[in-house]
Amino acid sequence: MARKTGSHSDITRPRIQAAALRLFAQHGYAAVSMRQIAAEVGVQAGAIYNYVPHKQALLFELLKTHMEDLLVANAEAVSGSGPKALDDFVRFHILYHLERVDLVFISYMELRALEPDNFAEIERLRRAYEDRLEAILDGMDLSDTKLATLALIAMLTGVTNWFREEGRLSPDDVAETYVAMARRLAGAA
Amino acid sequence: MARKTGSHSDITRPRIQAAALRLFAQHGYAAVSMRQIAAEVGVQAGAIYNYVPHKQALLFELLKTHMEDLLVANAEAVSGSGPKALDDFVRFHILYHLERVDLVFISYMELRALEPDNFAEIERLRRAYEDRLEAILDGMDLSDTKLATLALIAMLTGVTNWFREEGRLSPDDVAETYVAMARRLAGAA
DNA sequence: GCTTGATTTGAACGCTCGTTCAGTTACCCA
DNA sequence: TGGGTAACTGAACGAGCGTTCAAATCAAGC
Repeated sequence: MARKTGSHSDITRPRIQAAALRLFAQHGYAAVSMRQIAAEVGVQAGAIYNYVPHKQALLFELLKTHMEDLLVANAEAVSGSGPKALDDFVRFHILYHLERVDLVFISYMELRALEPDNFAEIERLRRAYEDRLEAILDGMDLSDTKLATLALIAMLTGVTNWFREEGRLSPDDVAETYVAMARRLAGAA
Repeated sequence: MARKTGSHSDITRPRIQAAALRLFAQHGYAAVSMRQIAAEVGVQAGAIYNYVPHKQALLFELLKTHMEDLLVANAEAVSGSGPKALDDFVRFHILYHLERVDLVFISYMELRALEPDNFAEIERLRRAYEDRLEAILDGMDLSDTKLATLALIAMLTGVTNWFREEGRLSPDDVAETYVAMARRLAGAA
């Protein structure tokens, strides 16, 4: 019988993931050692291998879960098409990403650290997300929907690079300013 | 007397920089070894230390030179303010960056691999570049010039992430589409 | 052709890496 | 209370890391 209550695995596993996420975001996948992650959890390096087959899986699991969660949350928050849907998408993207800056960071930074199969899987999910925005823009007056999609995604995601909690603007302030800019960019002002 | 013509240093130094640039962009600074760089140049690892004091300097020199060149080129290509200057800035940024995708990539990716002093220096240069765009936008009708600056820079730089030489659009095509989007975003359509 | 000094080699330094595994510990269940 | 097993330790593996340096090599100037 597996131990239930009090089992350390219920505690250690998420702590390993959290430590890996934090350290990967701060130093980069290649620059972080299994021993560093273990030290942050308060455990020896070998213990990590009770939960993850290898370092690469640690990164892949973080990215895969993130992209899947992102797609689900987006589907809940944004529906339909037209200007209203665009507003919703912009707000959703900025607020969701600002709550997960570390995940966003490694999702864009560490793709090259993924082995080909893992990379392809994450790319597939990223494309699916982009397609959701493209579908919204499709109904609007744009000369090149695909380019507008890519331009908007880059512009929105860029927020996570400079936003500071202590800054002059709240996440909601930023979101509303970006909603206005996105509308104009999409010719829906 | 130092050897002049035929001196290997004239050849080896730029080759080391080129190899470092390519490999850093492809695998990331931390994931690339001095031996890999040396192998690409066709030399032993020790030889690199005739030209660079340590690995960190290799990265820093690439980034510093890139940012300085960028500022000089931008000053030549873009002047004045108002909508015309914005058009010029957008065209310049996209076309200049598309010719240097590897440099752009590591300039945004490997900042965290820099030691604090080096990081501060690169940040200073990056700010100076942003300030040039902000000055242009300042004269225009925008509710938040700073945010528009950051949004535009992210949107423009994002092009280097998806642009493919074999794609349906030429760099000029992309630049013109982005000029139109930037105008609308800035309320200058 | 010899000398000189720039350039490169190749081996070595101490260290850290990802991963494995026999052995120990700690807790649940009967 | 004792047996069983999940969880973890701690040491070890071979490999590769950044960097150093004496020795070898090479080309230019006399």
